[in-house]
Amino acid sequence: MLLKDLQGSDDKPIYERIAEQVKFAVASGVLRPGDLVPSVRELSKQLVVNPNTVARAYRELQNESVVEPVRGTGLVVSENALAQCKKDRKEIVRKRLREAIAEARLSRLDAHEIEAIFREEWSRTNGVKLV
Amino acid sequence: MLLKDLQGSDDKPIYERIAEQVKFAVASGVLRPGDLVPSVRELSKQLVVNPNTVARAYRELQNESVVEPVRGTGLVVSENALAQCKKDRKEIVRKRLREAIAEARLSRLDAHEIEAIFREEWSRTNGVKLV
Amino acid sequence: MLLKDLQGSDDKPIYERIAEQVKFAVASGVLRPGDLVPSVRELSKQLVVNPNTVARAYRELQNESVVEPVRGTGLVVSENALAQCKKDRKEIVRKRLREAIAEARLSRLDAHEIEAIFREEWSRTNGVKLV
Amino acid sequence: MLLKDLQGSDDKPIYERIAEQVKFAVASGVLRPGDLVPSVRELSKQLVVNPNTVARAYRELQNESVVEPVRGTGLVVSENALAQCKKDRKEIVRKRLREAIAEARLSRLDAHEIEAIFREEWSRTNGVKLV
DNA sequence: GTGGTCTAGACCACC
DNA sequence: GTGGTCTAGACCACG
Repeated sequence: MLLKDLQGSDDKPIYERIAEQVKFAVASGVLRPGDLVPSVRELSKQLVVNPNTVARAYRELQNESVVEPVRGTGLVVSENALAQCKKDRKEIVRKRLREAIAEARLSRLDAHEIEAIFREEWSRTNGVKLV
Repeated sequence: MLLKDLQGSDDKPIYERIAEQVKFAVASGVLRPGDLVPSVRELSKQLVVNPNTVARAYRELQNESVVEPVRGTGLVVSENALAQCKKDRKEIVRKRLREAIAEARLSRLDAHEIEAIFREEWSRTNGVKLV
Repeated sequence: MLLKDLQGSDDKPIYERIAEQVKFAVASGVLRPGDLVPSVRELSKQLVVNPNTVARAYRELQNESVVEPVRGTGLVVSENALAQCKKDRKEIVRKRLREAIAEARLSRLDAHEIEAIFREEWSRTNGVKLV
Repeated sequence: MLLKDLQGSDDKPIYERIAEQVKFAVASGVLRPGDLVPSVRELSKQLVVNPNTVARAYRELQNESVVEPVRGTGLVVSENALAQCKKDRKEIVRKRLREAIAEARLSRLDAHEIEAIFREEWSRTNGVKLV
């Protein structure tokens, strides 16, 4: 089973979550360049969604050049997908941090306060302290 | 003019952005407990939006007890609104940081990497270095 | 009636032809930045296609930043769409010519021969001679 | 090895590209009337494609009377194939030019503009100037 | 078997 | 009213 179940934050559409999971699988090496991704029909059965929804996710991945079609065979992970997906993930982290910082600025929190919150949340998911 | 124009990230609905701006005005002291907020009609003219949209924003604010109706007068900022709005803003920062950290964990970024990104983004909006 | 009927070269999918027609309307000034494009439902009736098909065309146009959504109102032609659509059309001509030239090269046609064909075809659609 | 690898524009089906390559080989004299074309099995091995695909390409070639079956022998290039393939290639060039010109007309480009683009693209593939 | 396109009809949030 | 998402099921070309 390549991809996890589709749960969690329901604010994002299903097709986007599917696309993200595939990109995640690429970034983490589970799917490698040249690999065939599960067929639309197969994945739609696994995830219990309509094939069209999977197809739409795959279309997005094609637009982003993460996968490319091989006629009559299926979709394969493209060569540059690994580098791109890794970079994408780092960008997501950066974007989220930027949003957090923007909010902090607006709220007139100073460096100490936000740092304190950051440490709290960091250790909340990991016993280790941030030096 | 109490509230700024409605621009920026268009991903959030207008009524939410209006509600946020009101809460922000309370948090920052521009609106104080007991103050009358602008009428639906007036605000809808100022912001050039449909009155329904302002009405919905105010409905949300009532649900969160930020404002309360006073018969024959209008909506006034409630007593406990200041404390709550301040707390809310801090919570938003915390939430954003939590999301960023969750992403970082998934992406196998370690403390050093995420801290580096954090410092970068922090100083990007402010010459001051984070100790 | 903004857009023509959907006929002619049947090799391209309907949704692409719709998107192209909109881009053409922008390039030729029929639709101008800020204009509202026909609603999905309305256009689908005009063209006698399924609303989903129109929606897909519009989604493509959003990806290319030709139109952008205005919440609860519809899709409007974006500011930079005019310049971009014009440039696009010129690029299409260039691409077609490049293909023709590549074919000519492969077929060992020399400059004179291809120029002759070019003149023929040009005057076939316009009495005027190419100097 | 008679035919080149199957690469380049992936928008055309494989069987069509095979058929084109055969026709090109005929037009350029590599294959001459009376010559035996490679067997389906052999060619499918060479090109690493499904034998069905080669078979389909050959079927198309038979429909166009480029090759014809000889009992117990295989497919041979037919007598009139050379003339026809040469003519075909010229027609392709003409068709591409016609498309380019049609696009140019729609885009309101005048003779000078399209000629300029033509010259540009022509010299891009060959230092020689078009008189 | 594969993906791609299209239709039909439903439901949602937003304005 | 608007677009966006999703489901269901059909047909096609390709290999």
